[in-house]
Amino acid sequence: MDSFRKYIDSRVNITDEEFARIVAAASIKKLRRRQYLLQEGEVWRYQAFVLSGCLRTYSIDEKGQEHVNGLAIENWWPGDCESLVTGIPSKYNIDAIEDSEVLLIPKEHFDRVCDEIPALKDMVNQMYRKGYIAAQNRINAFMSYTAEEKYVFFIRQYAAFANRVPLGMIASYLGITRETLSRIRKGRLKG
Amino acid sequence: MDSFRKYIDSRVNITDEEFARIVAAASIKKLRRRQYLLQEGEVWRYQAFVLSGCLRTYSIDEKGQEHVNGLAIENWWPGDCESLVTGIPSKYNIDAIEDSEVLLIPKEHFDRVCDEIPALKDMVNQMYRKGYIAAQNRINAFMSYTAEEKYVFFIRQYAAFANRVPLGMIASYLGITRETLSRIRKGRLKG
DNA sequence: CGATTCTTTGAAAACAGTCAATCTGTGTGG
DNA sequence: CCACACAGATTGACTGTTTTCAAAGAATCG
Repeated sequence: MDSFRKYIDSRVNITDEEFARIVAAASIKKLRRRQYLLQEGEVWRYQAFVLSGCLRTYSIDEKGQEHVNGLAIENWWPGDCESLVTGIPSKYNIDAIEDSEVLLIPKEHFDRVCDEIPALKDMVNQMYRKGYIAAQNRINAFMSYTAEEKYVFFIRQYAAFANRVPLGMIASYLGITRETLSRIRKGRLKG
Repeated sequence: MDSFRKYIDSRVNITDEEFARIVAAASIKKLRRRQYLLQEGEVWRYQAFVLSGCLRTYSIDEKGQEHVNGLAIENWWPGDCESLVTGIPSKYNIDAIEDSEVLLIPKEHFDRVCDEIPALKDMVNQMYRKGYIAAQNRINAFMSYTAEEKYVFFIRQYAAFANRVPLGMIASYLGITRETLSRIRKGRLKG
């Protein structure tokens, strides 16, 4: 919970009273490794904040293949924005890569306090804007980079993930196979 | 200008007075085909709305290759969110595919009226959220789909662009070469 | 028209994927 | 404490989709 307060304080100014109101309806969910936070077909109804641990968001395509859409460690907000906003069932799964603790704030409550605390709303909107920009940059990577360049780019940007997330999941996140990433790491891709 | 009013009205309720305030500092920029709205290295300082025409956002990578990052027709908001928010020089170029008319509202003015008119702010934030979701879906397409599937997906979602945007630019938007897209259209990719 | 822009076609090459087998490390239960 | 099971990583050989290169063919604009 402390880390959540710190996270907010580093972005906007709120009072103790306001913080109490924000987390009034929150719960802390402890997840074992491999345990689901969200499964495909469910509607996602929370604002979620990672207190500790590491999670992954993935989807399964028509060919049965898994694709890692996102990764989240401490101070990240996992979830399915599309399902949250529109109320449609999620096409994603979220599960824990490590034992994790996630703060869950129900959507209705969160929306209410956002209306009451403008600073919080601003923070959230800033968050989405950043997410949008990050997504654009990821699209750029898909368009411009070779497998190796994508990996280098990833390591530079998300060094914190490199040692916590299995190679296969990083590969999937980058849109390449684990074999290819393994070869990249060993420098045996060309020649 | 009418289409801008209609666009807003279809999303939120504002008064005539408020609308007047929103567009008080706005200007209409007419662009000839191939003319730039933004060039790499410039800082993007507007909220822009397409009144008529068709624009494309593209970037040039280290290898000198062009990549179409976005397309915009009537009722779309072209621009570089990252440059707008952070103030860093843009890595994108935006130019007109057809003669176009774009409504330009300077950032400072727009931010001010957003603070004055909560409904407008909500609309903008909703916009970014949708952009974020769309970006995620585009990433999914890059991860899961073959060249042909990406094209089918594009046509289904953005039929309005298909006849206005040259094949080469659609191909680039999809992350494939124009030759490949040409072959897909002719059904000569496999066999 | 003539020129530029855009699209199509063919052949060869390459990057990355697939398949299949092996290897490594770690945690669990007997 | 060992052995087995399981998740994850590596390796090699082969395949295939897509790219690249090069050239020619439509189409559009002034």
